[in-house]
Amino acid sequence: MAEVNTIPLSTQKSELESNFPELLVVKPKQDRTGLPPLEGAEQGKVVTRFPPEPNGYPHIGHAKAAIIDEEYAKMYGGKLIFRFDDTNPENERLEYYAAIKVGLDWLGIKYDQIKNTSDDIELIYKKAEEFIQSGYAYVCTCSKETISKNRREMTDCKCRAGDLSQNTKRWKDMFGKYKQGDAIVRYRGDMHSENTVMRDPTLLRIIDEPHPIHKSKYRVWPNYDFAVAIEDSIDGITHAFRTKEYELRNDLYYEILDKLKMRKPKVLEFARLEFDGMPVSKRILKPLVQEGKVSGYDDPRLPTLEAMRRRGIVPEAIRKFVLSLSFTKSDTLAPFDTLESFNRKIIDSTSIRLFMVTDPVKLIVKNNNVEKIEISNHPQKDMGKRNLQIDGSFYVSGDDAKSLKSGDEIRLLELYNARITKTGSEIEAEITDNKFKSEIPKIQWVPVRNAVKIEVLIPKILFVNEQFNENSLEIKQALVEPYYLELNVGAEIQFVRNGYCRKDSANQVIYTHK
RNA sequence: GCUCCUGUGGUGUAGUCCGGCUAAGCAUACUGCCCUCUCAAGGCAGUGAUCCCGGGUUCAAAUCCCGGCGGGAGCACCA
Repeated sequence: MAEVNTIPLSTQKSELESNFPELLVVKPKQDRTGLPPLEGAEQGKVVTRFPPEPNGYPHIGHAKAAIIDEEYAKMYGGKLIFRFDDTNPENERLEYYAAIKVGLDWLGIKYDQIKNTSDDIELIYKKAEEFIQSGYAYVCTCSKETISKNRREMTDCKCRAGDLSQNTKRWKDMFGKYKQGDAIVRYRGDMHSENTVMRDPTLLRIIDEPHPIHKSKYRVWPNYDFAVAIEDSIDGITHAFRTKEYELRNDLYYEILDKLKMRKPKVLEFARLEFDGMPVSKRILKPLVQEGKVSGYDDPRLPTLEAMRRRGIVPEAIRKFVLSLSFTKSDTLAPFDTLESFNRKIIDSTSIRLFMVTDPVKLIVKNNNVEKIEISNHPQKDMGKRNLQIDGSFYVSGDDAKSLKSGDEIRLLELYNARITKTGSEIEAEITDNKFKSEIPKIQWVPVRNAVKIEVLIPKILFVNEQFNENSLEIKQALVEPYYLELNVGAEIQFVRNGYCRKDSANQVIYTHK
């Protein structure tokens, strides 16, 4: 070997080429774009699913899941099933079904089928009966506390030893005699398993709360593990993606399907997506909404889809962003920066340019000789022009005003150059010429006569070190050109030298990003 | 505590399964220049990683093995 290494590389190569050409074939290791290939995926046969519980408003986490589900289906020419996992009436509401669907449509996710797990309850009952009949499950009437204690201590309870007739009778009683909390169906797993999930987990339980769709038709409801496994299998799912915290439940998932002799999808996990200082959990968000610390679930500081839409984040940016995070299990606290960057590149070409002034200071041009000016709405794209009436009185931003000294020459953007003759609370200036000079400061302005007053909502980070940031929403007063009034709500605007904003209402914009 | 997962520049990732083609690619952030009647977008260049640490295997390790350490998750009649 050492001897081989003394031979020049080129010689080694030619030796190999003549003797063992197959060794030189380079393995396919080229850079990929998008998601990594799926194990065991066949072109045209992949079926994925997006299974949210309708228990809240959709957020960036839903977006990640849905986009991954859709992208993989697309990548393999397969299908995407949009399924509401609505098996806990206590948490679910009709408005959430709608909100999630609206969010998904906004994201541009195309699914081939939409369904509710709750529509398959009868079928799930059949599977449960099959389980009970074959002894893979039993009905347990122990208290919550006892069950929890037994699971921790790995000890069986007396219900576990119950025979078929007892279980059959108890199963019947779950639909009538028993009260909520009295009895549950448990999987006969392994009370000594190292995986706590396998220590006889719950499969079905009684919930009397009426279901948003089925009202009081059912009161025995499958829990997540049982419902998902069965649904995925019968829906023909080939690849089921879920977030990492479900990983321990894989054993259960596969075992349920194994015992039921049902087809097994491949389950894969990905990291949860959350932004730093922008929690998605209902536990944290709900009190904020209730206490009025945020204006609602569409408050622009929130990572909900509705909030991001209002703020001016576009779906394409979210998709690019999610894809840039790839499919990994490593914990990510995502960089909002990157999302903003993707967004900026997309909306730049569709954002109308307007002038906005904050902390206004008057600037009077003594020898104004312009009455009207026409300005392009976009530097490159043809987005029309707007007219501005000029009378020599302008507002400029306080920041700009502060830096001006007598004798300075400035350019009022798109208008003319002027020399400052007086500073202070009201600035005075005189026109010098109208040649474009790259070296003088260029500042934006608004005519005093018909300036429009608006509010700019500037969302900041919601939580700093787990603490609610009381200054997370800055509201700035600003003056803009009258043309603003002609724009539709929802319009993306780039206020020159200020940043991108989305028109939220007649007199309010939300600051999207720089 | 137990079990599982995870660890590549400031940040997010590619490469890790099948060790050499790249002493690490891309994006973002930052800096500078060009372009531009914007501090945007676009173009170019640059800063920045001994691939968590320590051993081992090998001619060769981010990639394989062993041992540490850090981070996260689960341990519900929620999903």
